[in-house]
Amino acid sequence: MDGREEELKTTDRSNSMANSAVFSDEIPTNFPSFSGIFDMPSSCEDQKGSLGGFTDLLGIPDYAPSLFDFPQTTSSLMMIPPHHNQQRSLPAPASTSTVVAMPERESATTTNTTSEVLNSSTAPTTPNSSSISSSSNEAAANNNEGQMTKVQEEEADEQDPEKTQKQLKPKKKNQKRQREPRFAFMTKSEVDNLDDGYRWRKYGQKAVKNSPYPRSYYRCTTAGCGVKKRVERSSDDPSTVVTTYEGQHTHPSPITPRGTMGIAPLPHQSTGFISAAEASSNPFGVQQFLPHHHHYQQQQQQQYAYMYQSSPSLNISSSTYGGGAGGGPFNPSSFSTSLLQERYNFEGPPSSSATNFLRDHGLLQDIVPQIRKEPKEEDHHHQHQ
DNA sequence: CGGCTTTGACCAGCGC
DNA sequence: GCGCTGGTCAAAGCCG
Repeated sequence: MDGREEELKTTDRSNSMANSAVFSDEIPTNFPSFSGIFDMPSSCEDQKGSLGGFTDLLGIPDYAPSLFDFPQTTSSLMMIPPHHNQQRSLPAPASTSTVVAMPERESATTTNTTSEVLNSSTAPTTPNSSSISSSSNEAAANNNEGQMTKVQEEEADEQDPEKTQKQLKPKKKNQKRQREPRFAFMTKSEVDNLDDGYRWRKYGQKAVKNSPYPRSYYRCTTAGCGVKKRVERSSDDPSTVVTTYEGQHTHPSPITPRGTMGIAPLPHQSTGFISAAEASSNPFGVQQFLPHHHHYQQQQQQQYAYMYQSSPSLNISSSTYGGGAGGGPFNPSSFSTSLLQERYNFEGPPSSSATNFLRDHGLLQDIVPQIRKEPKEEDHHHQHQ
């Protein structure tokens, strides 16, 4: 799929702000910028790649990795519409960070996973929630119960011993391989493999078409946990690393100390909308990220784009960063979470904020009509500047 | 020695 | 049907 890369670019460009803006210059170097891309479950089947393949992301695991503790970070989360629409991408206000979620269709190999996710109200959700981002996750889980579908693990299953070759594995042939929900986001970082609190084993690396940077494939080393993640550097913006998680962790983060979450459950969880922080901390909670699921479901075809403007004043304490995963006072998980939380200032109903924001910037309207509709509160208070 | 990375090969899905 | 590409496997090598 060639298109992917292109789309990605397109997207970014569409708005002058897009990529670059989002991540860049405006943000202090030390401040890593972070953006997320969510694959919306769903019906994006038609759509094909968007972000270089990342767009397939979506997913919501129970134990979300606590996102990266980047040495620098900032972030923005935005949900972006898949495919073409991306062109209209959201304007990123200059100093804003954005998180983008895009529903995307699964990659070639995949098949309908996405749709399942979407539709499914049946989805089994997460088995448990735990420590790490517990609060968020749980909440998320609750919200979604029913919505998220846990895609079964593709692997497992029978193998064909027959394959002559050594390797061929059992990827099931008949049924298209189903993928777990994926969740991806971009991080401005010099480090490709960000520490998210989990242990990963690299099992492959492939050259990315139209990009000088390779894509690395990692799998969670915890026994029984089939979570995978792909990491690649954006060709457009080499300083940006795109990380895609697939699947749900069935265990808490090994390096995350007890409830790392310094943050309390977000209020809006009940709304079904998750904050950027949540999203980030719980990538697999993507669904929750969607505003009003019902809307989402109804308009699967629609694209969503949400942008949050971070408060200017926010500074992620770089100090926080210093630490490193594991040990010190600094807990990556909490860090990232809190960071995001702050950054986005999700105080009010996020959904509304997002909406407003969008409105103000007028982009999403086309893209996400439903969002605009929200009659709800006008929390304009959310920061636009 | 165990765990992880590297790397070439192979499979599956998709577009032409 | 062919070629391309993404994704995965697993042997070999590296490292602590």
